[in-house]
Amino acid sequence: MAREIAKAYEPQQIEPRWAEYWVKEALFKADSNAPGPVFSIVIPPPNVTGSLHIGHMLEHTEIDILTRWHRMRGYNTLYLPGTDHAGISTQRVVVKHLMDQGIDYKKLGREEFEKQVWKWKAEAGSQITQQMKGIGESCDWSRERFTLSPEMSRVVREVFVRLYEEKLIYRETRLVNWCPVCLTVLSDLEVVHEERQGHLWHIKYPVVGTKEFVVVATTRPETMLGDTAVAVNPGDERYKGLIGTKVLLPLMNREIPIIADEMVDREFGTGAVKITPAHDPNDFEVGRRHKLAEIDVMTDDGRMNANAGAYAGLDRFEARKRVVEDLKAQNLLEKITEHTTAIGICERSKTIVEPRISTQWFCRMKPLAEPAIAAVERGEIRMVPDNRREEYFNWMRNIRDWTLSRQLWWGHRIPAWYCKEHAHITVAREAPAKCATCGSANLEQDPDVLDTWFSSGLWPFSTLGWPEETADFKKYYPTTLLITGYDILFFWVARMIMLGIHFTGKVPFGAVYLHSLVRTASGEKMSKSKGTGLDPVALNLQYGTDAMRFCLASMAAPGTDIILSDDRLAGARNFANKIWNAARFLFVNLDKFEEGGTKLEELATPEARAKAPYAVSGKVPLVDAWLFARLAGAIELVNEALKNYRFHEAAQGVYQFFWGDFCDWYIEWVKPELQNTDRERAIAAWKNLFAAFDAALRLLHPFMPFLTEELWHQLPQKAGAKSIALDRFPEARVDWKNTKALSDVALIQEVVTAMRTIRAELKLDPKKKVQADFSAGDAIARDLIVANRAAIERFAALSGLRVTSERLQGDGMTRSTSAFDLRIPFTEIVNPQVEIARLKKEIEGLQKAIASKERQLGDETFRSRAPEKIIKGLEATLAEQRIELQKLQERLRQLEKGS
RNA sequence: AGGCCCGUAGCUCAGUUGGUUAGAGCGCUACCUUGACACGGUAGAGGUCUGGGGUUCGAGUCCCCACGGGCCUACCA
Repeated sequence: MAREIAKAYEPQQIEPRWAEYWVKEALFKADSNAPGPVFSIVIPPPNVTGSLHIGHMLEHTEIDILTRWHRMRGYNTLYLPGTDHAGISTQRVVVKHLMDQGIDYKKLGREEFEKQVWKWKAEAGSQITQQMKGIGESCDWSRERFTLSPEMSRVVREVFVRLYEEKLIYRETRLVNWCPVCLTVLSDLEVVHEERQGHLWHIKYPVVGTKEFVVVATTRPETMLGDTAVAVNPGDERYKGLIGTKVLLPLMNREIPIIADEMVDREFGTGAVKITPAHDPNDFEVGRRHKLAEIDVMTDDGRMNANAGAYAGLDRFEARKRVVEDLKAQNLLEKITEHTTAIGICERSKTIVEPRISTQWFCRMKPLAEPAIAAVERGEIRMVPDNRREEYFNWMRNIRDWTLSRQLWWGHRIPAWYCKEHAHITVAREAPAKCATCGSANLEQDPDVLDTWFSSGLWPFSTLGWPEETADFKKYYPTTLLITGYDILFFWVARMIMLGIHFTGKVPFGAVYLHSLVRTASGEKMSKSKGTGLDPVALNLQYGTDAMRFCLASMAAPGTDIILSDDRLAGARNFANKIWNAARFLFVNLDKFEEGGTKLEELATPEARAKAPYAVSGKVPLVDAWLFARLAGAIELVNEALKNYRFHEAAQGVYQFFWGDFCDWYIEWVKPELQNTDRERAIAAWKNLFAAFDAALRLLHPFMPFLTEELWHQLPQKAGAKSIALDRFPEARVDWKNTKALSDVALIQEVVTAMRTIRAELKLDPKKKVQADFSAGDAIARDLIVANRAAIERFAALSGLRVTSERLQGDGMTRSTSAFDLRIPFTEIVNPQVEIARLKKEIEGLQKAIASKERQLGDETFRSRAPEKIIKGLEATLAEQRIELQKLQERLRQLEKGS
C-alpha cells in the first residue's frame, strides 16, 4: 500500500497533535528516584498574566534544546515550569481592568480586590502556560509552580523571618524612590535613568538683615517649598562670611540657615545649593548630618500638600510652573540655563520617580553579596558569556540595601505585626496572637507586600520543597543551569545567588547562560507598547514552531543580540521542508521497493538500525562509510557546541549534515542502489539509509521536536516506545569514524564539482551527456575514480569517463589540481580562446600565492621562529601549487600552439 | 563620571588559544520544472576585515589612539 505523504511540510497539521500528546502522556515527568546523572533547570517564571513574546520564545527554545539533549543522553532530567505573580504589573493590569468597568479598586477594599486578582489569574493566568504547552516545551507539568501559591508563601515567610532574626532585614525611615502613579516605593533597580534636556533655574534667596542675595541653582524649583537650608562649601571664599547666617526662603517666607558642607561642589552652578532633605537623596544626607527638618511638600500621588502653602493641591509639574512664574514676578529669578540631567523614570508607569521620605523594610545586602561574589570568582558558577562577570562583580561590590516593601495589595504580605499601643514589631511565620514585646493582643499586620523579586529570588529552591529536605530538593538542587536574559542579571540572577547560598549553603545553579535580546530590524528592543514586538505564536503558525526554534537557535551566538527577519525564518522553514521531503523520498521509493517483498519492518527495526553500517560482499560501500563518518563528526560537533551553549554552531552543524551531506550527496549517491536488481545490495543500501536517517532525526530532535517526532513514528520502534524525545541521542561511534572514507569521498566530490564547473563554463545543456577525461599520476587515486566511475558519471552527466595516467592532450576545457587533471572537449560556443584567458587568470593568481610563500619561507627569522607545523604546511602547499602552476603553463603552451 | 560591548560580503551575523588563498544563511547572477523537494538543483560573482599607529617572523584575531553605534552602573544640585 502506498504511503500518503504531503508534498510540502505542513507544520500546522502535525504540531497540535504532538503538543497535546506530550502533555497527555506526561512524557517529561521527572523521577527523583531514578538513577543517572542529573540535569535540572527551572524556568525563569514569566508573568502570570502575560503572554508569550519573542524573548520567551528564544529563552524557552534554548532551555528546551538543552533539556531535550540531556534527556536523550540519559540524564535524569527536570525542566520545572511555573509563573510569577508579578506584583506591580499584575496589579496595574487588574486595576485598569476594573476601571474599565467603572470600578474603583480602592473602594472595593483589599480583600475583595485580591479576590478579583485571583479571579483574573484563573482566567488569564493559564494563557502563557497553554502557549508553552502549544510550542511543545518538554516541561514536567506535574511540578508547575506559582510564586504566590500557599507553598511558596510559606517559604517566603520562613526566609523573611530568618533574615529578620539575623538582622539582615530591618525597617527604617529614609529617602526612597516613590512612583506617584504606581503609588509604591521602588527599589533602585526599578528606576531607569534617562538623559533629558532640562533647565537650571537660578533663584535669588535674600540674606536676612541685608540687601544681598545668595543665588542657588536648581533643576527642580518646586522642591524649594520644602527647603530647610542653603549649603555652601566650607572652603568657598565667596560665601565664607555667610555661613551661620540665614536667608529668607522666597514664596514661603521661612528663615533657613546657610550651612557648610563638603558635599557642595564649588564649580557647579553658583556654588550654593538649596537643601531639601525630604525630596533629594543628597540633601537628605546633608539634612541628617546637620539635623535639619525634613519637610515633605508632596502627596503620594505627586501633588503638593499643605506644607507647600499656597501651592497645596497643585500637581507637581503645575507647581513648578507656578513657582517659576511667581519668582519671576518677585524678581527673584536671576536666570534660566539649559541643563541635561539623568532623570529617574519608573520602569512600569514611565513617570518621573519622586524621591520621598518614607518608612520601609530593607534588606542589608553587603553580607549576602560577599559569598555570592566569591562563588562566581571561584568558578562555582560559570557565567556565559563570561564578560558579564565584570558587570556582576561591579554591581555586587557596590551593592546597596534593597527596599523590600511595596505599597501594593497583590503579593506576599510582609509577616510583620505592630501593636497599636507601642508600635512594637513582631515578625513571625504565622499570625501571632499577641505582641512579642508587650503582649498586647491589639495587633495589626503591615499592609505592604514584598518586592516580587524577593520571592523569585528563592525560586530554585522554593520550587523544590525547601526548607524540607524533600526527595526533589536532594536530587535536583543545586540546579544544573539557569538560562535567562542579561537584562535581569541584577534583578534576579544576583539575588538568587545571594539568597541561594545564604539559605541552602550551596549555589543555586552551576552555570548561568545569559541569552541575547531579540531586537527589531532597526535594532531596538522590541516593545509591546510601541507595537514593535513580533508575536511568536503568529509566526509559529506561519512558519512552524520547529522553524522558529531552529531559526532562533541558529542565530543565538552568545553575546550577540538577535535581529529576526522573515528571510531568516523562511530559511529555517525551508530546512524543515527539506527534511520532510527527504523522508518523503524514502517512503515513496520504499513503496516501490516493498513490492519485491522486503518490508520496512525488516529494513528499519531499531535492532537493524543499530547494526549499521551494513556491508555488501563483506565491505561497507564507500559512500555509506563516508556518511556514517560524517554523522559521527556532526554528532561530536553538536555535543561540543551545546556543551558550551553555542547554539548557532550546533544548529549549523545539523543543517550542514542533513542538507549538505545527507540530502545533497548521500541520497543522490545511493539512489540507484535502492532499486538495484541485486537484492542483497539494495537491502544493505536501504538499511544504511534508514539507520542514518533515524540517527539524523535524533540528532535534530532537540532543535525541531515536532517534525522529528512525526517522522520517528513512521519508522518501526521498540514495543511501547512512546517518543523520540525518550529515545537516545546518537553517539559518535568509534567504528563510524573513517578518515580514509572522508578523504576518498572528498576527492570524488572535488572531481564531480570540477566537472560541473567545466560544464558550466562550456555552457553545456545540463542534460547533454559528454565524454570526459581524468588523469592522475597516482594509481590509488585512479583506482578510486575507476571504482566510483558510475556515480561520477551520473553526478556530472558524463557519457563516459576515461581514466589515464598520461598527461591530457588535445582540445578542451580543463581543471587541474596537483593531484589530478580533468578535461571535457570544447563546444561550438566555447573555444580555446576562452580557456586560454581562463588559464592566464588562474596562472596569475597562483604565481602571486607562490611568490608570497617563497618570500616567507626564504625568510630566516620566520624559519627559526615559526612552529614546525606551520612551515611544513606552507612547504607542502607551495609544492602543490608549483606542480599546479607547471601544469597550467604547459596546458597554456599547448593551446597557444594549437590555435 | 566610571565600566563594558560592537564596527568582517548588498543584508544579518560566525570566525575557539594570533599561523597556510577569511566563512554561513539570506539576497544577487546564469542555467535547470530530472519521478523527495522551485520552501528545489547546479555553478558563480561579491569582503582585505571602520581609519591610523604599534607589538610580532606573522594580526580580522593582541596593545594604543581616533571615528561611528549600542549597553550597563552612578546622589552632581
